[in-house]
Parts: sequence; structure tokens; C-alpha cells
Amino acid sequence: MADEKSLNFLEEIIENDLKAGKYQSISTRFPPEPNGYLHLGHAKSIVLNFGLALKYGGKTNLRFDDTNPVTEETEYVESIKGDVKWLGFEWANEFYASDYFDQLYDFAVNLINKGLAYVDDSTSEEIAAQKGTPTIPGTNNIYRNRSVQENLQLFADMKAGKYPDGSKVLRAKINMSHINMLMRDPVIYRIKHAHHHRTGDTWCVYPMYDFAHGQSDSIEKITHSICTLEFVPHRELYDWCIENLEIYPSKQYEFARLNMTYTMMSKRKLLQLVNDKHVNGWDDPRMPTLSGVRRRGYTPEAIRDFCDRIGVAKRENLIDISLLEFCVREHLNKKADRRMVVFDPLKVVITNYPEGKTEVLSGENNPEDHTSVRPLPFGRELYIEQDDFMEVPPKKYFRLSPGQMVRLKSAYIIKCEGVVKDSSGKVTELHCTYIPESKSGSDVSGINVKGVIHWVSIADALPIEVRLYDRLFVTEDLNAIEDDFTNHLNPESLTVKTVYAEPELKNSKEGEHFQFLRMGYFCKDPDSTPTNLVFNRTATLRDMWAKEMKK
RNA sequence: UGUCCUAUGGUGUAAUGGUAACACUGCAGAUUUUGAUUCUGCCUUUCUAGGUUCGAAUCCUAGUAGGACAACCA
Repeated sequence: MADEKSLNFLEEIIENDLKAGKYQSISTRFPPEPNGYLHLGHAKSIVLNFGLALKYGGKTNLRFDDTNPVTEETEYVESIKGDVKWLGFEWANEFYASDYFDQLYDFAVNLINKGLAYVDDSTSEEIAAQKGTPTIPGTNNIYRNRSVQENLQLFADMKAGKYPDGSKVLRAKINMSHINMLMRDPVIYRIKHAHHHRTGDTWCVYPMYDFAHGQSDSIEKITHSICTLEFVPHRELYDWCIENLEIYPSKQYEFARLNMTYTMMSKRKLLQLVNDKHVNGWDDPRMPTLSGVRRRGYTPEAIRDFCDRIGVAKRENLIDISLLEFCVREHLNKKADRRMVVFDPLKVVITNYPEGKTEVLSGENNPEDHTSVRPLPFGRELYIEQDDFMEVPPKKYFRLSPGQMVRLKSAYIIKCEGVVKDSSGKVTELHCTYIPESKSGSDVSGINVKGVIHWVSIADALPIEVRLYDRLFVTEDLNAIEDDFTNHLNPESLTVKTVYAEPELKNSKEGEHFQFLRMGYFCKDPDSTPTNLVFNRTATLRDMWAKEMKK
């Protein structure tokens, strides 16, 4: 009980706030914009926001930041809700920034009345030019001096739809020579005659992020508004709005976003991969989207564990994707049932096994649980993996070779007695003998063999489709590249094969996880039909022998 | 030639002025009816220079490096 885990900087802030009596309880929010699918970077934010509230007895809202009707769609709303639930979290309230459009509009009017906002007729180019640069102050324009009365009328007319898109904006009146560019009279409302996924055609003026996010936090009485580092410069404006509107003072805190090796984490670029058909949709198992990794076979437990392990801090990071793989293997090792599937078949005939005889052996579903078993049909003709036989074996090879013995997993020890080749010299068939006393579970043969291989009975083999995934990109750090990121796609990120499975796999369910013995973790894909079962490779197993062979 | 953020093994994250540690990766070994799992061991660390202090990864100053900031995006 006393294992005191050290606190991350946000937990420290919260504990101090709580200790100081600043809050009775905390509230956080997860604020996605419904313009794309959630990815692992969002998972970090979700686990953080919901995790903090859970840990300190607070609540977390799901709030869609839907202030830009042009890019936002209901399809995304639904996928986001599904992903958050799948990850295992429940939000206290489902809110939308668009729920607050009336209040936000009133806030803007309030600012105008205080002389803190004005309508600007400049084009976006003019506004950009007047803004100056980080080292050169901006300049005031003539619109800045409009009267409160005029601004009120103009803003009302904007709302009433009297002006076309882009012709006018509402700006906060702060300071055009402010050292922080975001404080140089930021645009807070713009005209968009666009259909909104929730408010329809009610509005033609929409608030900007900086005039919506903090106010939404405030309306919901969010105590700790946690976002990523690129919003650090926005904090000053966030606080300015709250102060001048005299509303509940939510506080913004920033952490470093997740970057992962060989992984693209930009929503915009993921959208491009989908649109340009580099992948088969948002839920392609090669995608770092939550729908993608779910289909790939990653479990919510593994992803939450991953998010816990990567920690939270303010420095840029590049997480090794092998940590994610470690997390998923660790969970699936405990959870997944074992099955035997031969990928590259080599026929084996057991010459001393009576023709026509069959028997049903028993295989453990998981080595950590001896009580759960499955039936395993055995016969005279089997498939084994081509890699599990070598006519001329290297040192330390302890699989099958002429005259050598191996154990067929959950079955018998066999000995290779003969090799059949075709005209080109390729090995097409092995003749082996089996040792009847070596039956798994009741072995009285006294023989010890080092090698254990998987197999399937040819008569019972079930052809299935496997989709073998490799990393989508060949470049480790995609943030560091200068050229088009699609140049870095891995052309071999997907390999499809038909392989031979033990018949028990017929009884599998969609989304069910398995370990195909010695081959990796797999998950049944929704593309499966009764006659064509499809399995996605979630992750390979660690393979010391493959490493040995590379040397 | 500005402001802000950041700097600890290969990668992450701790150490909250008092012996630099944990995980992943990598390497080596033990066990194993999965060359899996499990177990053991090893490699490798405080950006630089000053200062404060009995004592600095930690505080201060300067430098260096990386990142962010000039969307009617979020």
C-alpha cells in the first residue's frame, strides 16, 4: 500500500491547490475538435484528464470544440465518443462549445460595451500585415477607434447575415505592440455562412478558439484546463478573456504532446493518408488512430498502461514504439488464448502412425492456466513450418533436421527419417516416425528434446487469411524530415497470406485476441466471413533465434 | 536577432538542497513442451561556464542547443 509513486507536475499542482483549499474538488475536460479521428496522442490526453479526475475525486467533461463548422462533422463526434468509451472512461457531461454560442455572443457584446472589442473591415492580409512580427510591433488601424455604438450595430449586423464571409471580423482591443503576438488585437469572431453540424444555419458568425475555449472551461467551472505545449502563448489571452469578462477563473496548464518513433501523429496528415488512399480508412490497423489500433488488436488496458508509463512532462519527447509493443504483449500474454497456425507449410508424414487413424489431443489455451484446454485433432499427415526444418542445420539449431527429433507442441516427439524432394531439389515432404510413449501429458519415453514446434493436422486444417503489419513509416523521427512525409511510407507495411490453422479457430469471435504459437498475437478482423476468416497481426513475439540468425 | 517553454543513460520518466534511480531498448546467462513468458546480471546518465552553499541534477546568472509564437484553424 505504501508504494508511493512520484507525482507528475500536474498532480503536484493539483495536490497543492487542494491542500491550499483553492478547490473542494477538481474538474477537467477532454476537448476534441470533431474534425478527425482520435489517435494515440489523444489517448495520452484522455488518460491524463480522466485519470486526474479519477485520482482526485473530480469529474471530467467531454466537450467538443466545434467552433469551425467548415471542418467538423457528426461522423467524427460519434467516433470520438466510441473511442473514449472503448478506452474505458465515462464523462460526467457531454458538452459542445456550440452549446454556448448564445453566451459567447453575449460575452463579445459585453467586451464591445467595455470598449474592449471592435469590428474591423480589413482583409485578412491587411490584418496580418498590421500585426507586425515577433520583433516589430504592430500598428493600429482606423477601425480601432470606432465607437461602442457603431461596433454594437456592426456586430449585430454581422450576426444578422448582412455581410459576406471575410468582410468583417470582431477583434479584441488589447495592444497592437504587445510582446505576445496573440495579444495584438486577436480576431475573436468571424463571418462564416456555413452549415454547422449541430446549430445548422442559426449562426453565420462563429467565435475563434481563443474566444471559445477558455470561456467554455469557465462556464463548466473547469478547475484545471490541460492542453498541449503549443498553447502556452495562448494562456495570456485565455486569462485576459476571463479577467475582462469577469467569469469563473479556470486555469490552463500545458504538457508535451506524445511523439512516437516511426509514427505520424498529425491529424491533418493522417487525414491525407486516408484521402489519398495510402491506407484503407481511419481504422486501418496500420494507423495510430484509436480505431486503427483497436482493429489491429491493441487492448485498452495496454494503451492505458502505455500512457501511464510514458509519463507527463513539459519537454519534447520521442517515445520508442517498442514500449507500446511491450505493453500490448504484456497484456495479451496473460489474456490471449493460444492457437497453432502454420504460415509456410511443409508436409510431414508420420510413417509409423496407422493410416486412417486420428485422435483428438488436448492443448492448453494459456500456459498460465492449465485447466482451460481445447481439442486438437492429430493425424498421420501434418503441416509444420518450413523454417522448422533444415537439411543442413547451423550450430545451436534445435528444430528438425535429418535424424533429429523435436516435440510437436501438445503432441508427440517425432524423428526425421527421410526427406522427399522435387526435381529442382526443393524439400517437399518429410518422412518421420513418432514415439507413441511421448504423448504430451503422459510422456514415459524418457526422451528429452530441446526443440518444440507447432503443427496442424492436414485433414483438419482451416485455411485463413492473415494480414501481417509492419510499421507504416521507415523513418524514426517524422518531425525531423524536410521532404514530403509520404516519401517515408513503408511499402511493405502490409502483407496478406493464406495460412493453415487448427480447426478450433472456427469458433472465434470478431475482435477476439489470440497468440498464434511462435508467430505472434492476432486479432480477428471484422472483414471475416464464415468461409474466410481474417486475422490481423497485432504484434510479433520477441524472437531471440531470429536475432541470432541475423548475426 | 524579440518573448516564452525546455535541457538527467540509446529512449522515456524519477530523485522536491543530502549516496543519481525505475521502466523500455540493447547485450549476456538461467529456466522453459512457444528460441515466447519468467528470472538473473551487465552496458550507458545530470548541456557548458561561473556563482550561492558544509553540500547543487535541484537555487541564481550567463552561454549553448532544441521547440513554440506573425491562420478569419484548433
